[in-house]
Amino acid sequence: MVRRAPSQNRAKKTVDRILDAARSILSEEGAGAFNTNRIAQTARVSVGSLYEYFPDKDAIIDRISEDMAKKETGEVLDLLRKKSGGSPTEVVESVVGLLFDLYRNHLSLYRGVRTIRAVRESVGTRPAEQVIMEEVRAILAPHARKLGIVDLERTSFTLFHLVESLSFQMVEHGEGRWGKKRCREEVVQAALRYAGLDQIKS
Amino acid sequence: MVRRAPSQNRAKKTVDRILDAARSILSEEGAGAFNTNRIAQTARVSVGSLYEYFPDKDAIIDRISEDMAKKETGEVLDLLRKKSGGSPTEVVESVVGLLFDLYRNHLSLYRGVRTIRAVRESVGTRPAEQVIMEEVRAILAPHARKLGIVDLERTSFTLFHLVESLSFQMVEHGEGRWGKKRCREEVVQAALRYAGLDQIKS
DNA sequence: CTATAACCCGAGTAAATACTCAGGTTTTTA
DNA sequence: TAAAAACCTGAGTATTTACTCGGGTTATAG
Repeated sequence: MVRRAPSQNRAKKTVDRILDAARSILSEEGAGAFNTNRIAQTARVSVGSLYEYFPDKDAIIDRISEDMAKKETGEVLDLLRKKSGGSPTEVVESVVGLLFDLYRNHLSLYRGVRTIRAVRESVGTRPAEQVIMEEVRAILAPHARKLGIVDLERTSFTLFHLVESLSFQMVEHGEGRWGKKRCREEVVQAALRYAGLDQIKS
Repeated sequence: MVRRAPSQNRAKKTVDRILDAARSILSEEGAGAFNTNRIAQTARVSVGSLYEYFPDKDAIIDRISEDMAKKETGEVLDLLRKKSGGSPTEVVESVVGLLFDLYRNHLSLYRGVRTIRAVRESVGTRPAEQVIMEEVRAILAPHARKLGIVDLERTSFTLFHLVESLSFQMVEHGEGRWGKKRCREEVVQAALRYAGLDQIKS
């Protein structure tokens, strides 16, 4: 079977329709309903066309997942760099805010992608987190001594996962009970205190 | 179809063999290989027998998941109650140690169960965490004032998820790089500092 | 001892689903 | 404008898999 890369405009639209349909099914009907026939149907495209541009089902998920990672990484990095002059509180607050919005707006899509990748056990560290962790590390570096950090890499790792996991949990189960603001504050506090940043000016 | 509850000893052994096989497949071959024919084959039991005791595939996962939750909750609660006289550091250290061991010894089983439940989207708060959070709350209650805790429930929620998520992440991706001890310390520090327990004697 | 209940068997069925292929339509190229 | 390339179609195939059923074997009750 020959796979094509879309060259004409019409074909690009077809690919977009397929991706849109895939995302929509994943969010609205869950990982269990994510199958190629259903995707093609929703995209109002034949299965044949789908396989014209994607070698297999996995390629669709990989593409979606990659797009999401690129977006998340990009936004977080931009924010980290833009705010890097501000106080630790400001930095952490803005990143947490960004993650909350991202997770809230695409909660079921994140869940779906995670689930399907889990079934395929394509785990391993996502490239996204690697880059972010390095930026966190760079930000912490100048303050390492006064914060009593002995292993910068380990601290960045922990800080990153603390913020990410907790943000997700909060959006999933916390916001309904305590509201967005309170939940964000909680994550911010956890992060600042963990790193010892709560007792520091800049 | 009539479902039986095993009454004879022979039947109880059959049920055990089925559950063992299911756990083994889930850990060693992943959620993708978890199907009833394969389970029966591994358990050296016919599919018919499997369906004699479990109404459907989901019932098997539910049973396994329930058993795990019961074990985890039981052990954590026992520990919390036993150590509740000790210093905050001791309490947190022992709970984190317990979770690390549990996750490390059954890592792929936890992943598998989580994945299959995710495919079925049978999410919702697990009953296990509810009970633990209440115990955490009871422990924190007497110190709430001096710790500056305004909402006990919210703090317990955050503390619980911080410890659980971070422990899992550490076992999955941290221990290989920094060793068990260092990773445990990191989680303990995060927990103690978040709750303000690090500046308190008892 | 024998009837009944409990247990076990595994070929077979129906449904779901990833992916192909032969052939048609539209766009581009020369 | 005609050939070639790109695009699209959807019925059909092969495979996987949850679950059944008719009929056998072992244990227990009376």
